[in-house]
Amino acid sequence: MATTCFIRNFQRYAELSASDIAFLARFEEGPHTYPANTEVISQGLPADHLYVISQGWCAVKYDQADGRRQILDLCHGGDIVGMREVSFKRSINGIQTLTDAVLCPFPKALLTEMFASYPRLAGVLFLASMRREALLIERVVNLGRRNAVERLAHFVSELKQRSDQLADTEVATFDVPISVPLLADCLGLSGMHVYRMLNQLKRSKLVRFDDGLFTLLDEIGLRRLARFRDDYLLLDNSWLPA
Amino acid sequence: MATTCFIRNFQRYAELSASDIAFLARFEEGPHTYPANTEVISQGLPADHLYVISQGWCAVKYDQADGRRQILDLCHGGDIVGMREVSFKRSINGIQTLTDAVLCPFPKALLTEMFASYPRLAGVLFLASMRREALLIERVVNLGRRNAVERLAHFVSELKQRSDQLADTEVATFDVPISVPLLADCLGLSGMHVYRMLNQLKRSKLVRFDDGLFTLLDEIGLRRLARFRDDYLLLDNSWLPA
DNA sequence: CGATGGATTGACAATATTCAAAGACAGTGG
DNA sequence: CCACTGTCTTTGAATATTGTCAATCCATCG
Repeated sequence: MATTCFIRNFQRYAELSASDIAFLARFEEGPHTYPANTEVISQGLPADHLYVISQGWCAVKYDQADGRRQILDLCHGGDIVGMREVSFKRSINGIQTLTDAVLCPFPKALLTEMFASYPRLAGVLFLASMRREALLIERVVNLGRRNAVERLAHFVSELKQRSDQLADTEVATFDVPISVPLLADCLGLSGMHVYRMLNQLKRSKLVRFDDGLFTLLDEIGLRRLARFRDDYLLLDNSWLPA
Repeated sequence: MATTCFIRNFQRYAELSASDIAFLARFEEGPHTYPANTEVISQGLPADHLYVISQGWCAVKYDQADGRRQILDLCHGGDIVGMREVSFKRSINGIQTLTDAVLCPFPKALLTEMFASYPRLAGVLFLASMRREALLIERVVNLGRRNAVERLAHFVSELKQRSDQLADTEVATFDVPISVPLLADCLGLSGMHVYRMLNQLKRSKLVRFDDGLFTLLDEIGLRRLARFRDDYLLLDNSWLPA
């Protein structure tokens, strides 16, 4: 049995027993390929499956009736998407692929089994959702209490951090399959204004963004501008059951 | 053993067995009184206790180094606070009382026991955290994609909904122990602008706010302005273990 | 009793959005 | 293969929204 990036993702939270890992493997049976820009879960409709992302990127989004939209999260290899959605009778947000992607659907019943028989895994799932909450909080602060440049700088810093984590190395350049209008929907800004802010960051020699590729010119400066802290995500797993 | 509002809160998510309920009672041993405006958990410091709120109100907040601040949540009787905080080595946000309050501290170890021996309760805790996430998402959309009046109208609608839920009745008037500057920190706006918006809502005969008391003049109109939906919080508990 | 912090309002300044216009580019259907 | 369509990119100018500053009043708290 190969160690997938999904399993490695879980292992980042805590050490797992062989039987825990064997159970996790059941989440990735039945991979399925989706083309880019496919809606996987539709806002407002019931969702009865969750998905492990094996390859590719997805966006979690919230659409308002008047067309305004907010991107809530970008997800990629190893992430579970749909956790929030299946907890409600109707999905409170939609999910779509950003690139061609391989997703592994699995039923809610696996969660039942996990809570009943794998308490340590259930705890890890809980920790993971606390982490997700922490990122959402960062998003709330970003939108509520930072201006446009700071927001953009902070968002790019977050993306950089995730890219490092995924690659296990530090590279000054990284891809995110996103367009400027989409970036604007992440940041709660208009597309036009994001162009201006990108320009400003380029002129101040902090970051460049060209067609899905970010190039960091001055990471320290960027983080200072964004007031970015990377120390805050140290999870405490000491309380997990054995 | 009296049924506290904390236990009733849990029972809203799913039917519980007698032994589940007996276990929950252990969370409320050791009540402790705090005066208004006491910091219960400090941002950046380790927190090793969680708290059940027995009486009073608390605010969950995020302070930036430059003094800007964002209120993330308002909590009251029956809520657990500190769940996110104890999951990290250092608290990612602070918690303070807004009124005189009675809180019951309990150690993380109770969570360990819950996950190990009360899988159904663990599942309910998980559902509760999904609900909290859903509210955070609403907050993100509010900040990212709604203008000042809409934000305020939406926030007031949320508060009204919670007040109804707590009181189990519908009243056009309800208290929230909050000042305008604090309201501003909830909404990501300046205090001055909140005054303007409150005035606007009063002139359009939708809501009034005087010294901690909201009076709804036209709830339908307010919700329409806010694009408020109350149908989205129907949790699905069918997957919980027995 | 003075000091502090909230409430309130207006004028002015900064910030972000909308509108407009034009080129590039990818996908579609003929 | 090509014209057509829509979306993305880019920029400037006009407009709207929101924040800052300043001043006054008021209540509360030592």
